[in-house]
Formats: sequence, structure tokens, C-alpha cells
Amino acid sequence: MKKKNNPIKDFSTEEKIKTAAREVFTQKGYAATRTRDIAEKANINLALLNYYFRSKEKLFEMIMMEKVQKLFGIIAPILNDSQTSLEIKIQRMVDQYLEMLTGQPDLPIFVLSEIRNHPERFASQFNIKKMVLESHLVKQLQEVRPDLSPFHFIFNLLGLILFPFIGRPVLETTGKLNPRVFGVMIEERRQMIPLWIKAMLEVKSQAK
Amino acid sequence: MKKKNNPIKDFSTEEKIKTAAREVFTQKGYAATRTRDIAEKANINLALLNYYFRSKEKLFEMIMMEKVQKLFGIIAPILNDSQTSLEIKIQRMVDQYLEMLTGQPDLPIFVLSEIRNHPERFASQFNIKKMVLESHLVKQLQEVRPDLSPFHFIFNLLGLILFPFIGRPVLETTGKLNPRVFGVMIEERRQMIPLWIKAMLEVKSQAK
DNA sequence: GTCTATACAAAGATAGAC
DNA sequence: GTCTATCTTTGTATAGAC
Repeated sequence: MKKKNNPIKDFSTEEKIKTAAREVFTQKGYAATRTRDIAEKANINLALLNYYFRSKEKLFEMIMMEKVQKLFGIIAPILNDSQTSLEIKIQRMVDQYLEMLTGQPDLPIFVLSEIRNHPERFASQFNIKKMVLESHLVKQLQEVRPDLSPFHFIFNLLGLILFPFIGRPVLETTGKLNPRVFGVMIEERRQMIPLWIKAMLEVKSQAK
Repeated sequence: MKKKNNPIKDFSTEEKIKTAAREVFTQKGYAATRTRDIAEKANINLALLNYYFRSKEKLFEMIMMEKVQKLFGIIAPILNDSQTSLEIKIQRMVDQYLEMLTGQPDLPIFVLSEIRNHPERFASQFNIKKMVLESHLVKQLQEVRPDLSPFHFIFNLLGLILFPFIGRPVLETTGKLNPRVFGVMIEERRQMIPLWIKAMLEVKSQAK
């Protein structure tokens, strides 16, 4: 019996593979990832990857599930808290997202592009309708602005929060905008986005 | 001499390959694309792909250049038109982007994720500083709001315009939001985004 | 210029010894 | 559980006939 449960120094093989897979998949995407890279990074033999997880695809689905959960699961409890005002909900979403994304800025572009490349893998992992469209937040929103589609609100809020992280590689590559400046800007946005959203909510359509 | 310049019925082999490559690359991304797919879709022999373009990578770079130009080149003339007001510039950017994206909704996520995966390929294809940060628009912006970083403005505007296209696959996959509803929404946004941006510009930071 | 055939390399997966 | 060796498939690129 060689198995040792030493949680300090080294982790189980399975966990090592998952950790490495998380890194490589997130960095290069599914298609560009080679299982050999994962094995190497995890310091395990390639064959073990197929022993623990049946295939590259199965392993990926496991990681992807986590990531999707991380990116979208975060908002469910906030959206459906019937005790908080609309303002508070907005502030919480902004705060929680920006804090989480600081630690993993590439999460949005990774998840969104993988979903686009393989919608079938994603399928109905989450019930958007139940989670978002029938949420407490949407109810509150419709009291304030019954004429405004909730989709607009969601796109606006998530766009303001997530887009800088999605566009960042462009600005970083082309020179301007280093990580420090970016960090400062995100800190400013934490304060500004709720104010901006509030201002937008007061704008009425001309046509209507 | 077998070569026929019949521009109506069939196109040159080179053009057929490029057309097919555009489709496949855009749909699946660089890594997941197989040259065999391109050859098949173009109805040409696989060997011809390497005859005309030296490699998969060269072919991709050609396509990518077009796409980047399409996504970012569109804004340069608007940004630097010294004859138009800030309001007009904003409206034009919104109009032109939304019209173009209706025809190719997956362009933003494609370009942004490929840039992220291979920043080196992109390198200094465009001079963001010259094109954006020193643009006429930024000068106008700083007259109105000298305290607001141009980055915020750019992120906000592009986020409101592009994010719905980036997030669309999620909503479409999980059921809600069909293409028709999406189209109607985009039409609404064409009108609303300039108003929203205007409202945001009037919001002052509390701290400052 | 275009095709067939094939070389060559890379990557995913498995068999079987330990 | 882990390793070595190897199979199979796939994907890029080239050689050479027409």
C-alpha cells in the first residue's frame, strides 16, 4: 500500500491532474490543449490521465462545469435575495464579480468562447429563465421600468462589468495599458458602475 | 491553357480557399480548424491549400488580418473626424457597429479570443495609442470630462455595443432568446445606447 | 495549375508489465 | 496505481505525375 494521504506536501494524483488541466485548458482553450501538456504540468504519466478520466473530453467537461459555475453561479443568490433593494443587488454583483475576476481575469473570455464553440457541451447546464428572468431582481426592475426589457439591463450590467476583461488582451498587446493601470481602473469602476447603471435606468426611450 | 476567368459561375481557386477558410476559421477557431475541412468546403484538393498559402498558419494570418481590420478599422475614421460633435461620433459608432455585426455576429468573440490565445500574432497590427488615445474624440471627451479616463469611456461604449453579441450564445443555448427577439433588441439598442452613454457622462464620481 | 499518393509528426488512447 | 511501449487517428506538408 503506497497510497499516502498527505494533504500538505502532495495531493492525490487525481487532484494534481485536475489542477493542471484547469490551468492549461483555461490558458489555451480546449482545442489547442494537448493532454501531454497537462500530464507534464501535473508531473504524472500520460496514461494516468486516461486512467482517471476516460478522455480529454470528459476531463474538459468537468473543468468547464466548474468554470461556468464560477462565472454564472455567483450571481444567482444575489439576484434572488428577496430582502435586498435593487441598488444593493447591483452593488453586490459589481463587487463580487470584480473581486473574483481580479484573481482570474481570463475567465469570461474562456467560458464565453468555449460555449460558443461547443454549445452542445453546455446545453442546459443552467436554467437562465429560472435563474435570471424570473428572479427577484427582474421583478424589482419591472416595477421601476416596466417598459424596459430585462435583457437590456442584464446585457448592460454584465457588459460594463465583464467587457474590460474581455477587451484587455487587445490593449495590453498593442502597448498601452499595463496591469497596474488596469487594476486602478477596475477599482474606479467598482464605484462607478452602480452610478452609471442608475443613470441609465432613468433614461426613457424617445419612441415609447 | 485551362485557366478561365469566369467571374460569374466559379471563382479562382485561391479565392475559393480563402472563402472557405474564412468560414471554418471563424466558426471553429484556429486550433480546432483542420485544413482538410477547409479543402473540403472549398471543393479543392488539400494539396492546393499548401500550394497557394504556405501553411495553415499563413492562411490564418491572412484571414485574421481581415477580421481585425473589420472589427477595429471601422472606428478609426469616425474617431478622427474633426468635423463632427461627440454626439454624432457616438451615434455613428453605434450605427455602423450594429449594422456590421448583424451580418457577422460572431466576429467579436472570434477576434477577441484569438487575440488572447495568440497575442504575438496580433502584435502591433494597430496602433491603439495613435488611433484611439490621441484621437479627436478623446480630445472632445477631455473637454467635457477631464477627470474621466478615456479607457472608461471606450470600455463602456464598446461594452454596450459588443457585449450582447459576445453573450448571445449563452442565452441562445440555454433556451430563451431566439434570433428574432435578439434582432429586435439590437434595434432598440441602436437608439438607446447613445442616450445611455450621454447619461453616464453626466455622472460624477463621488470621491473626486 | 491541379491531382494522387504518401511522408511525417503530433496527439489521443490502450495493453500489459510491474 | 503507475509506468513503458505502442497502436490508431488525425492533421500538416510535400513529391511527383498529369
